[in-house]
Amino acid sequence: LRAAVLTAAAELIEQGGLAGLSVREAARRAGVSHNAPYRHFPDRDALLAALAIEGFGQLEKSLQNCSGRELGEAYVRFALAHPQRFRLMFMNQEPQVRAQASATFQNLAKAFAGSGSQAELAAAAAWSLVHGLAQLILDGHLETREDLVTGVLGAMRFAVGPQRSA
Amino acid sequence: LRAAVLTAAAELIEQGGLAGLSVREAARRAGVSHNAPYRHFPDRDALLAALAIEGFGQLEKSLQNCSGRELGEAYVRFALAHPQRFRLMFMNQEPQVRAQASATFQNLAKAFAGSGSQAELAAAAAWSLVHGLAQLILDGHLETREDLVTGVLGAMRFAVGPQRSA
DNA sequence: TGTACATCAGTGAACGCGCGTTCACTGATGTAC
DNA sequence: TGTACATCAGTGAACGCGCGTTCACTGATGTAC
Repeated sequence: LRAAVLTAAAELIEQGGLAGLSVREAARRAGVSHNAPYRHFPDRDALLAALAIEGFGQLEKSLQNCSGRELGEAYVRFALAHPQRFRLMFMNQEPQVRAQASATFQNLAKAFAGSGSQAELAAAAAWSLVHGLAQLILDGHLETREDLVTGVLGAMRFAVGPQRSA
Repeated sequence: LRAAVLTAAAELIEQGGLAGLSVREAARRAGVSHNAPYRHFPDRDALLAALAIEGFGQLEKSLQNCSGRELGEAYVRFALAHPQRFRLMFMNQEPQVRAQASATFQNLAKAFAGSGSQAELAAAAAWSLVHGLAQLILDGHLETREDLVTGVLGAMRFAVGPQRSA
């Protein structure tokens, strides 16, 4: 049932954003009484946190086996596939969620090993570029054009010293 | 009174985010009856849109007389000064607000005139970098360190061909 | 095998809440003649 | 100068709503002896 509620919540948030996600509606969609969810989540915030954490899990999975620009493409693809969830993941301030975000960043950073002492900067710049591109596209400020994405991501080069594979 | 309500709403959104902004509370803070605001804004959404539009006005003003990396610094500074408003500005989907966002982008892009046929890409990449950096910092995923900001923004170089001034 | 008990997921009624919005209104200000 | 009327910002009562959360409960499952 926990899984059913999470799934329902994930649908809800994509349809109506954060404000559109209520415990009651999630319960309804899971075909269960309006407070069955409280058996599995202490309160609404816990449900949100669970959703965010699950999201980071999925994102990390998407980033596995990618390197260089592919990493950026996978990141953007994930954001576009789950726009509201993506927003939630980064807005949520629960310590557990923050930790997940940080782990994902480490992951991303590892792929940009180059640049010696500048490694931290390079990683931060790469993350900023990719994250900003994702946000701007999913808020509708940049077009969802394949060539634009790859073009912009091409700029990731600047940050990468000696690149690993592809 | 319109101005008083807008000011109150701006305070509210910074304190409690989008969900914390209610017409009633804004009215309360403006020292006025709970539906006086309806004299000036048809509904809550209109109030939000006005807030976003005002925000873009302020952002554009902050960007005036900046070029190159200063532009990025001013952008980030604005986001950090008004985090919730910044979020609102880019999430809001009202056509008028979108148009303002687009105008701001044009502004930003003009400063990166270089790169010939790649100008569009360069501008998009610069915007992505700056926007992502702002978002990550204000969501608490990157530290608010002066040197980190300037370092990351240094990467804007990659996009800029022949730079105009500073 | 049977009986007694604990656990625990899920139920349904009920609570109080702040919200957005509508309504009929008041009172001040401006304008026509 | 005075009178009649329109405009319009702001008021206060009232509406219906869905929400989060609490409560006492039921019924199924598992465990001890």
